[in-house]
Amino acid sequence: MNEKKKPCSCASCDFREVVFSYLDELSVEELCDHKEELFFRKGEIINHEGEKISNFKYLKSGLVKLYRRTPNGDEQVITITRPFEFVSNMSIFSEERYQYSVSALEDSVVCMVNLDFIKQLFLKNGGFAMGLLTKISRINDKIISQTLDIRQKNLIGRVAYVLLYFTNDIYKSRVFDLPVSRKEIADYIGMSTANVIRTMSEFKKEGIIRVFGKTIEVVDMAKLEVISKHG
Amino acid sequence: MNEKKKPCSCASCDFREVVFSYLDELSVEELCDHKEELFFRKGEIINHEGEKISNFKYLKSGLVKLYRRTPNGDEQVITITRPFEFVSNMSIFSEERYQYSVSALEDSVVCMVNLDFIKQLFLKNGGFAMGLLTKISRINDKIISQTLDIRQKNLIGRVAYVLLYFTNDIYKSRVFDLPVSRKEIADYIGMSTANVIRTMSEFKKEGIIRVFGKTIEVVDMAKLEVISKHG
DNA sequence: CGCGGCTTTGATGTTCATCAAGTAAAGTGG
DNA sequence: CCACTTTACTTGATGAACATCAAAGCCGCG
Repeated sequence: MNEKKKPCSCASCDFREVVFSYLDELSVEELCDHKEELFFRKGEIINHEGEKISNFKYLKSGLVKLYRRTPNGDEQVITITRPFEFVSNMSIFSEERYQYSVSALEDSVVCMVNLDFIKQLFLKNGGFAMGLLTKISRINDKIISQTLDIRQKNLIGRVAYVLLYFTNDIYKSRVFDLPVSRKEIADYIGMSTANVIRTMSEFKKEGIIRVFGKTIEVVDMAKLEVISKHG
Repeated sequence: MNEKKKPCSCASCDFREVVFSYLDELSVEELCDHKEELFFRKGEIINHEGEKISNFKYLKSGLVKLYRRTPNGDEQVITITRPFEFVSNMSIFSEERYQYSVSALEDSVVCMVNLDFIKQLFLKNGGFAMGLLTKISRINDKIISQTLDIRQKNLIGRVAYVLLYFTNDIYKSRVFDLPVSRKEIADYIGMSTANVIRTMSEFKKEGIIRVFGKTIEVVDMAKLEVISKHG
């Protein structure tokens, strides 16, 4: 399962820049005592819908998906995201329990800080509070606008959008290993698995992408962008 | 256009309970000096996509819709909401400009407080900051989960959902005047106008609702709930 | 009282989901 | 390490759900 790591070096953590920049050395020391770093293997669940929220969690390395399950049992993928976007972002301040599940799409390291401690900090340190609010707002904005973007597209536009998302935002490379199954893409863009596969096959036939197992190469970026925009 | 009101009685404003409960009398006095109360007639735009954000706005009375325009020019309605949910909520802390437009669906009163003043308060007063963050998180959560709920339904399920939303959340009454056009409902649930109308006609024929012009009466609540859940 | 926008309904066509059947790939246990 | 099982992927055929188009009625407003 999950292994606990020992050394405590929050002072030099990359994440400090992101939301903890307002903390002085003392607070950072304290932070160290309240944090725990966990490793999650690809596929493992980081937190589960309905579970009680007791930690402020953020992704240090890896890749995760945020999702929920509908009453009928199928999955809705809300977003797929890289480090320094929070993991337990959505509801930590507004809800007692997680509204959504988070699982690791790649091996991931998650840092967890006791939520009460974060709340204390928040109350004491206005700069920290402002930084955190800004970050949370930005993440929420991104999720909402992404959802709206997807909604306005048709099948092939959505598939193109996802491929571009991986290329530009997640991997910053035209060649990458797909971290998700075709079904997960389908659950992300709200289309059927069969049609996602069909569309990708089309793209392959037309020479827009190349596929070697899990590895994808985007050949014709421009065309993919046109399809994403205009279907 | 908009008329400015004079008296300054933030101390007794309903909204004080919602996010300003942590403020002492002095801060509330100060708040008064930085606020402005504006009246918007049904149909008027409260803020526009792309406009610079300089105020923290919240709805005191009325009803508004949050929406954006796609590159092709059609509208996407993000949510329809009642007082005490912020108006300019989404991006005030994360963006310089509005990502979305807000317009009045009914005559509305909006209170506007200089954003810099709010930010000062936020930095100084931890309790206020926490309250605000909690509120913003909750609003964002609601938008996201609402969007996911809608996405998993089919045409008739979505229409049923909207009718129930007006009945239970907006008007708390089985009889109400529809504040939106059929087209706006369509833009809200992501279906075509013609099919929204067709579906409502079906509901009428089946005796689930009654329609007198803009006035809607939900007759068979139970059936509407079943349709909303199972299509 | 006539014009333009919203609504309504039917007819038609497109898009997409579903079903089915087969293949490849990836675990799993002996 | 191989046989076995399961899960993911693939493709075609079919039908359902939904968009679009068009024509007509209604309503509010100048």
